[in-house]
Amino acid sequence: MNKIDILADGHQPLRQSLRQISPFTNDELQLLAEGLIPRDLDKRDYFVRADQPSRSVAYIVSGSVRYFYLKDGVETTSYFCLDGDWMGAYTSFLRQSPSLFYIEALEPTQLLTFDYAQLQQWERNPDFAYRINHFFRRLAEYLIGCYDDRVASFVLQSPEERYLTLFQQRPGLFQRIPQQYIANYLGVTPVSLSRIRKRIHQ
Amino acid sequence: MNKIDILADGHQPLRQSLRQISPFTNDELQLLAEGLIPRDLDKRDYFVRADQPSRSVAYIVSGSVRYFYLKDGVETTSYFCLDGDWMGAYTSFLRQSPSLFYIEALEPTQLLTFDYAQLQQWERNPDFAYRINHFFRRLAEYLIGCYDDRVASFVLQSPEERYLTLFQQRPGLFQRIPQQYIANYLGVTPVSLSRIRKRIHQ
DNA sequence: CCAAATTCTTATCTTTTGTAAAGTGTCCCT
DNA sequence: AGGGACACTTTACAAAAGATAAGAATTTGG
Repeated sequence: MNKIDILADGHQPLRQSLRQISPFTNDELQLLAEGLIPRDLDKRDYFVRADQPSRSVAYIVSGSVRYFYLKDGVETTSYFCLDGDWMGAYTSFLRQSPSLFYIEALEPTQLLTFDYAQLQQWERNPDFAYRINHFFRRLAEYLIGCYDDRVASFVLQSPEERYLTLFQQRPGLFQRIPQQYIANYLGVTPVSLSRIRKRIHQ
Repeated sequence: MNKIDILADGHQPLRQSLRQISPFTNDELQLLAEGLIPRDLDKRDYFVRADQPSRSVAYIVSGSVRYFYLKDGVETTSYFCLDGDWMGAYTSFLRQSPSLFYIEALEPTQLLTFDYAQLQQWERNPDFAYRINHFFRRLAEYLIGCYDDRVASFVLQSPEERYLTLFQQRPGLFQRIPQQYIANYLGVTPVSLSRIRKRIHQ
């Protein structure tokens, strides 16, 4: 297993991401890095499978993934993560309970991961437990802000408004992610999204 | 200001709620209780106002509230909390940033509240900081599970399916909360919810 | 107990969405 | 160059939902 030198230049975005969430010291970052395992996914590889507990959480160094549910033989995409994001089936991971969805690589993807046993080990380290608690508290609180926006968009906006908002906030998505998946994400069918786009970009 | 004896019988549901989230000792519970302030809301009183930072978080001893957005002069309800729930404009409270929505009592409501200064005081207490961090971590993680379900219902289900799910999981809501608010919560108009109900309960 | 206010239902009309199927375009591979 | 997989668009039709308004039903407050 390769050791990660998290303080090296190549990991500046990761360091920044971590410190944006909680004020890690250099020593703490190094401790964290010793538990990170690099992992590569080919396009279409699964990172998490439905009905199985999620074993690890990952930072996306490069690439992208989609979250999707499988119901009555139909895949329905609910979320995306891109490089620089932390991804995981959070609830499944924390409870070590079966995941309700899959996470699949949309392209070749490089990850830095840590698993549940590693998390427990960090939590048992008295010099590190406080920081880890704080980190996961902040991470969860950040995610709540994201979910707040997402739920509000469903309650408050029409599909057309949701599309416009997404298009303004993350125009790059449309160059990178198949439109059928974006349609699912917005809560409409691909056909409907195509009509919305025609209506707007006329 | 009345002191709360959190270990008294009347607060058993609160104790249970707290301990379900994090393993508080009796001493920790007492410390927490000393920061709790009782507050009563009349029907239609606001607990949080949009555009203002949320000053406190509350445990609902009795009563109920709705969360709603005000957009173009129209109120749109996005959530409810009932007795036994913890309520608050979480993101606004934690960042002390303007809330995006209102929280309004649907009936006369009794609360136990604590404010942001109190939270900071708890965090500065070295004997209590760890527990508080853990409590808020678990609370945030619990909320993420709730949001997960809610987002999945929008992406995965039709309005009719959302109604059926809610009706099965919380049939009591319909005896307690105006139907127009439930319609907003489900992401449809009140008229549409009325039609869905007619279609189903024929 | 009645009048006012609120809430729910119903009806009509318009717009949007879902479904299914066919058509277009692109990219990749041998 | 040609086949095949995939993604996106288009079309046509049926079902559902939104807007609006008007009328029951219920609650609320004096």
